Amino acid sequence: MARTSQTDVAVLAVLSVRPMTGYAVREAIRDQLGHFWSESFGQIYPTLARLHSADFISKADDGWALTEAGRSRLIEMLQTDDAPAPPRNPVLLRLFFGSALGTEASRRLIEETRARALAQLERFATIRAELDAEDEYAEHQLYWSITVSAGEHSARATVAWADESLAALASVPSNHG
Amino acid sequence: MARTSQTDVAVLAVLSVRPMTGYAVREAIRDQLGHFWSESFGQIYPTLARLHSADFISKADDGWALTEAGRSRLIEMLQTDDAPAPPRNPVLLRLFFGSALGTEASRRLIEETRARALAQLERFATIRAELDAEDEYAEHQLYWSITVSAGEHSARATVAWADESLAALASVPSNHG
DNA sequence: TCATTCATGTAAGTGGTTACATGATTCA
DNA sequence: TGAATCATGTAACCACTTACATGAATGA
Repeated sequence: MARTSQTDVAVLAVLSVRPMTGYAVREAIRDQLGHFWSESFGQIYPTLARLHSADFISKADDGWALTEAGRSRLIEMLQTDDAPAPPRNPVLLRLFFGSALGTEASRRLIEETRARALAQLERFATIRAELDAEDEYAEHQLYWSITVSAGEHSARATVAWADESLAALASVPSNHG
Repeated sequence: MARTSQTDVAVLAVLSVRPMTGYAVREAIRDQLGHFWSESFGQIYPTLARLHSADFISKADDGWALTEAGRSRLIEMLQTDDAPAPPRNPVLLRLFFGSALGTEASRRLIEETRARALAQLERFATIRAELDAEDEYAEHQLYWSITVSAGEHSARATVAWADESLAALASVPSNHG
């Protein structure tokens, strides 16, 4: 019931794969969850301390390990889908006011967005290659692949949108340019 | 240079279309920018007060109006694209740990996401219809259409991803179900 | 006259970021 | 021996949300 911090979910979840230090938790979040999640540095240690005092994790030789209570708690939190975050897309905010921003700047903004999406697609290709080579975490592979696929679909949609929008913008006279 | 609050951008931007009260600013953000932006209620009035004391807006008969300084400030802020927000997608966070969450719950999560995307597509169809009927804000129409298009591409990508992922999930045995 | 909408605000709290600070270990 | 990486933490701050509070105007 209680609105739980998403940080708790992320930290418990990475510890559910294997025990590790706070430093390694940070790296796992950045390297494995990086394309759909982030935690700021200064948040991980306080969270670990809190989870420890609540007996959801305990100290082991190789860092922090989930306790039984921690595993139950994690599953409970995974099943609780909190309300979707209110949208905040600064690129669209700017484009909505494109007539104030100017044609040229708008066009540039779309092209930057397109370039970012293409860069993401390259990253996803790398991740996919690593994923296919992996076999230590077989039970996870399908789900990991599903999250990568979400990123790919999203990035491809962004590229298609950008191309369409640039074509539409090309047909109007430039201002503020 | 100074990292400017995105709330300032949003508020100044809606006031750039026409002067209005704080209450109307709130409604404009909810109704016109709602599919890519949100501001919480308790933030609009303090922001207006601050913008006023900085002489970016002034009181007019019909509410708050941009000053000349305010219009310059807006354009300056529109041109400053701040770093993209770190991603935080709670659905993907949960799916990444799908083997802990369970097959059935994962499937449900994807179906809910798919349903939300379909609902969004319907909303976009309505918005498009209104947009085509509109002719008071001709200069804005192209840009408004571009933001709706972004939403449409994104929602369609979500549906396609969901269908693919549900098909992939259908072929694995159920657990925790 | 009573409910609803319009309108403006405040206070407390949360979640999160950034910057700072410290020290051990590894390895070139 | 000196740089980079591993490792753990704190303090100050910021943006934003939620809940609360008030009152005027509108319209059934």
